[in-house]
Amino acid sequence: MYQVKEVSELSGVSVRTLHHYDNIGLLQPSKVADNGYRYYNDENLKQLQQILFFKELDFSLNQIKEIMDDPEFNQKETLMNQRHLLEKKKHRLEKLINTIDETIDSMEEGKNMSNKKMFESFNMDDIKAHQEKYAKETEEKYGHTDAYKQSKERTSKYNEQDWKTIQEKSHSIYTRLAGLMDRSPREHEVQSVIGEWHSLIHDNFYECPPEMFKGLGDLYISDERFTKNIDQYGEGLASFMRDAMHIYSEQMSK
Amino acid sequence: MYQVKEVSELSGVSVRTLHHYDNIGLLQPSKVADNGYRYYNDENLKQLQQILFFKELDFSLNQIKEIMDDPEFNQKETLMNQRHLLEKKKHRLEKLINTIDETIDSMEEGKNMSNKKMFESFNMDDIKAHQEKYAKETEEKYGHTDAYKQSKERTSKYNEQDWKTIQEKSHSIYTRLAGLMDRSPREHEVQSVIGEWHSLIHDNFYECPPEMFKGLGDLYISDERFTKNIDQYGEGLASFMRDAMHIYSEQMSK
DNA sequence: GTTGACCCTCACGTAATGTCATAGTTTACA
DNA sequence: TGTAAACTATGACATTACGTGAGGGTCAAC
Repeated sequence: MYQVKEVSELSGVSVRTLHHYDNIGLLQPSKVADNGYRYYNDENLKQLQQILFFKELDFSLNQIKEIMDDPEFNQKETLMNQRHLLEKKKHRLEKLINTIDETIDSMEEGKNMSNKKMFESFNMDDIKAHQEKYAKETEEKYGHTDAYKQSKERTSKYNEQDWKTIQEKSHSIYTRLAGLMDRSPREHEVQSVIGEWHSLIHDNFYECPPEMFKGLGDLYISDERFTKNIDQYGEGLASFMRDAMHIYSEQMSK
Repeated sequence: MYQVKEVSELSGVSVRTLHHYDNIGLLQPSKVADNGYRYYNDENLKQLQQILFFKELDFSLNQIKEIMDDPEFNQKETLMNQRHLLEKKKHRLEKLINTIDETIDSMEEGKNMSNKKMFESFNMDDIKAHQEKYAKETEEKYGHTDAYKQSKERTSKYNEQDWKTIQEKSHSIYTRLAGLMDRSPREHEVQSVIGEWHSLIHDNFYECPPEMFKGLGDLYISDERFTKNIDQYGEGLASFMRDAMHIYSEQMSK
């Protein structure tokens, strides 16, 4: 039997915290005396250890409660989810580290970093790359000799401001899509953003019929370079976009 | 000049957050129009980037404010430090992910182990099986809805080491009982080991009142699976144990 | 001139405690 | 037996970093 302060000292959590855990039903002392004193036993200590373990993994108290109330069914799934979240966090960190490196590099070269590079580490280059790559591929396949030429003609006229605008737009699209990844790619909200994406390409680069748009989607996973860049907005975004673009193309063709 | 939403999309922070940073004086827009609209410039974006770095490193907004207000603040050096801290944080995350993986692994091992009908682990199995079977049966009979849940809750928390310990203990008990089969089940020496058996179940699985303990004994001969497993320690042990457990329960109830 | 997509300011809500204030309890010791 | 030290309790407001939503202006476009 331990009093609050003993438990507090044994475990390192504050008395207030123990009160709190009691109140929310997360960790209730094995006995409460008539005077209201809380008394904890060894079982309670083990539970507290568990709680602290999950806390270390960034679970919220609510989640922990659910896990401990229903251990058998949800624990594994919850752990997998948590793992996923931590992975995401890790990727964000890696991105940040990269950006810092780039910042330092550019400081050493005396270059100013452009805004785009500050918040994301890729620019229009990959859209350009896509044009080139895809245009060349489709040239043979569909005889669309024009797409590449068309896009080159158009993009060559763009100034920095134009690029910036386009870039901002696409950034916005990627970001919003990343936020929609828990939905079905078929959902209207997703399809609407994909529509924006299609318009952006259509308006700024080349005429992009359904077939071609679908092919672009495929490229997002068949070409690692695209996948990597797109997934910086959220792991799995490339694949999500491909699915959504496929669906969009089908709708368009009808 | 960027409006709040643009900055929000570029940086990934919410508009509300930008408002907040403005209010606390952490990031004030370079211009505020007559209509109250906030307008940010490139300098602001850089500041925001810095803020986000420090946030990633778990600094409080107050601390960040102090750092950025400090004229001594050396950009490059700070960035190097930040990089370093980020690496550390990344390692911490990797460790957490590992811990989760290990936990999941051990959960899966536990499952596999219980699927294996190996001699070593059989006793865990029959205890578990008994819990399930008996708990369900007694649920209606005695209203003991808790036993099953209780044991599940408890056993789900056991790690490999715990299981091993329990296994070793029960192995010892079975072996000693097998050696006592030439005595009367009523004898003190036998009853004492049966007492250990009861404690083991009581301590590690669920509260086990006499009635229930007696039921467990019955199961040892009514369910062939149990009989077979137990009799591996010595032919007739199952029946011997049942007798001894009956006697033990009667003694307990007095 | 009316959408629609922005923008603003309150102001209350949330999570996981911290931090009093006020007061009852237990224990040790003079 | 009295009192002080060291516990205990509840209650309630404070804190951090925003989220959320109400209620209402602003602006460009069709």
